[in-house]
Amino acid sequence: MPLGREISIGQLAARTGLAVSAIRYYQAQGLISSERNAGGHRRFPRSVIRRLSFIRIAQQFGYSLDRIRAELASLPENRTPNQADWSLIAGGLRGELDAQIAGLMAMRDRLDGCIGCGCLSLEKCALYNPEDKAAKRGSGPRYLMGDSSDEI
Amino acid sequence: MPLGREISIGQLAARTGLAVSAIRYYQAQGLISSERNAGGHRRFPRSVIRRLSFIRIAQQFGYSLDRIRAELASLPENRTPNQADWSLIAGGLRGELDAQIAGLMAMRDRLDGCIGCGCLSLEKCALYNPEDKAAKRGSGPRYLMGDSSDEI
DNA sequence: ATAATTTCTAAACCTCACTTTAGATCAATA
DNA sequence: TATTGATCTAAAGTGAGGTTTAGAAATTAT
Repeated sequence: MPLGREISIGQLAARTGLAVSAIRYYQAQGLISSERNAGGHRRFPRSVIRRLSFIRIAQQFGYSLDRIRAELASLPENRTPNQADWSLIAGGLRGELDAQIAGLMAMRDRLDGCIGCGCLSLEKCALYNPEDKAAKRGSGPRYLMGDSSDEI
Repeated sequence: MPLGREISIGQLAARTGLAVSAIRYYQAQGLISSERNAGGHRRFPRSVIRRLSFIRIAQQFGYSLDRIRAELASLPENRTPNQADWSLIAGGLRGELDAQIAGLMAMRDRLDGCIGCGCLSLEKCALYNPEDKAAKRGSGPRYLMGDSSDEI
């Protein structure tokens, strides 16, 4: 009985909706692995479909590939996440999602407080100093200095 | 009475907490403008402080610079946003913030529904087909194909 | 057997929002 | 005046998450 139910990268792409280049990229990043056939072409076990599915879902929750790799690495090597694994990981997702929602709602409260104000003052406006960085993206420091001597 | 209350880029940086390089970048992107003195150095009117403040707040709400430029362009040329402007724009922000929150809450509902399931099936899992793309970032197509003939 | 398709690698390119670098010029201070 | 400090420009670099390109080799279809 041949174990040869492995699939090519093109088939994997068709099954997951990912681009072939993305799958190669994930492998280069260590998120998935594969065997090679005699000609050097990748042969993926079917379990990789589920791993890729997990990657896509985690990305929808805003996880970086680094973070996803870490989550996957917490599973026994080369195993696809089963239901127990998933429940555990999803519990963590759920907590972070709650935090994200809470952050956005706090931002909304601040915005409501400022909507009739319009001061946009560096010193007084509550919008400048949110503890939670809800929309943080991109690189580079975004610090805030408290230094000014006359009004705008 | 000299109009010479204009400030240098370094002073502007100190007043807003932005890096000098960021301010130059914003100008290159057409978000702000300036005069030049005899030696070719930038001289900013004070109103630019408020424009930059607006930029920082809008960024916290996840707006791209393109989008922010468009909002600022909707104001009379070279005018700094006043309170009426701000209320109008902030109303729009508020709507989008509501939508973001609603999206994340829907995601949480789906996650709750799936937390004990763990199927991660491309065909059946509700997590795969959210109408709202809450955590959409990065480039490239992420489409989903409905094509599979045997189970994972 | 031949043609068409897929896959391979490595490296370059892409967007976004900047920062860093290099070398030159301008302005403020001792 | 001499020197330090701020500013100038253009171009290249950063990081995330990939895509595109180019040329070669393998596989599949006719």
